[in-house]
Amino acid sequence: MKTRDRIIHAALALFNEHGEPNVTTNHIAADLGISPGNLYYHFRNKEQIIHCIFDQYAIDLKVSFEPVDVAEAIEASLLRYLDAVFLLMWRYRFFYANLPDILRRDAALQNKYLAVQTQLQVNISQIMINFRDAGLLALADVDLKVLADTLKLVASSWISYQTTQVAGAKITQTVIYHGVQQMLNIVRPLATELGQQRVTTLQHYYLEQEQQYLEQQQKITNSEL
Amino acid sequence: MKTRDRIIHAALALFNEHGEPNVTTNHIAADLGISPGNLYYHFRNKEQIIHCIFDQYAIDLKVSFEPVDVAEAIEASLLRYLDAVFLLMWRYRFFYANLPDILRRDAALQNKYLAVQTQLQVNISQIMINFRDAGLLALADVDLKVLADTLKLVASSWISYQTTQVAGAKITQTVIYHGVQQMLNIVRPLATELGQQRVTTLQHYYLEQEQQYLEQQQKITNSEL
DNA sequence: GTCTATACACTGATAGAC
DNA sequence: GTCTATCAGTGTATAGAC
Repeated sequence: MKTRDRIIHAALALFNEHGEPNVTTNHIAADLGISPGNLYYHFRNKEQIIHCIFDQYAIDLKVSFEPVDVAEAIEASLLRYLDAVFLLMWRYRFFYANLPDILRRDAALQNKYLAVQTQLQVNISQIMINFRDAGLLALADVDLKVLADTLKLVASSWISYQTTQVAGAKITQTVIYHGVQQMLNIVRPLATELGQQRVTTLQHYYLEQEQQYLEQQQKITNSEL
Repeated sequence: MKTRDRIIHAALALFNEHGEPNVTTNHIAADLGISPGNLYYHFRNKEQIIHCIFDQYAIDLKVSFEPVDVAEAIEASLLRYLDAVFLLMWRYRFFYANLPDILRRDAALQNKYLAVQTQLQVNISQIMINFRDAGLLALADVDLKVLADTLKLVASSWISYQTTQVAGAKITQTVIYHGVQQMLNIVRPLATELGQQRVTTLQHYYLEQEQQYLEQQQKITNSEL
């Protein structure tokens, strides 16, 4: 792998592990066993590294939220949406953990972020509308918008919120699975009877996913003994 | 006012104005026209200042959320709760804007915060239960808990979330009023018909409050011309 | 209580040799 | 492309005079 890519890769891992504000360019260089000078040969500054990571995030997001195929089943689209939310939250968790800070420091990045978010808002609203048209939700337009906004807020804030609510607050996949469950919990009481069934099915699915993840972690722990 | 108190006061104002991470002890001292050394005579470090501000916050919170009088009308308790949420979010907005960061740096503060939050959680759940017992909400226990959690998350994350979603993102009372409206919007579709009426009444009330605030701002702007 | 001066640690960033 | 060396800037915190 090229040094430039290795830097991006290491930076993402370190940011996720220790939090972006705690990771300096010196740390990144040290982690890779290269000199700070070398890092600055490849990047003008730390912000530029974050920009590159964000660009990758934006691409991942775009791919995950490709316009919904009309033929695609409603549940499939919601599943795909939630899977994407989960994956992105996990892969770029440092970002979700420090969003306000990172964006405040960098107006250019904030603009990029807003553009991405606007598109996301459109997509999530469309999913809600499809959901209603399929008779799974029975909500007025206003309430549908409120729901979409709430879900977006929960998705955006979940990791950050969890770090404040739990003491040692290490971000694990379990934390994120609980976020997905919370989102489904919010939708459920607003759904029609049919919709509630579908939501419950999804919740069981994610409960299983979480279970599998935990068992896998257990195996790893055991094999280390 | 004693210098110590003046420091706390100035620090809170500067934190709210510029964001806690952007305000150094030097800034605080300069703002008061005292020397940095003098500031450090009164406080061991910046963290201690934040601790003092937090203690004040905790007291304000405790006062606002005194156990609900059984005789108190349901709407009155909700109104009191929302007014308190609004006032605290406004008075200590720097805290809501940077919670994860501030708590991560200071384990002692996080413990204080968790203790306060636990109590808050109990109170908000009780309000929900009262709300249901009065026939304003028709929700199962599980859904009631989800609702309480969601409202707490929205309240905690609102300011921080708004700073990411809007470009220049200055925190104004309007932003916070919108947060209160969003909370009520979340409750409304879950309420009984009677409950929806009450929620709508509250929403009108806060819309008026916001309007009054805006008119007042307008007056100030005009008088400056 | 308050000031001036300064030490200390650390980050981001650059210059110039190899 | 990569390294060593180093600088300027900044923020926290302390020492000692007044």
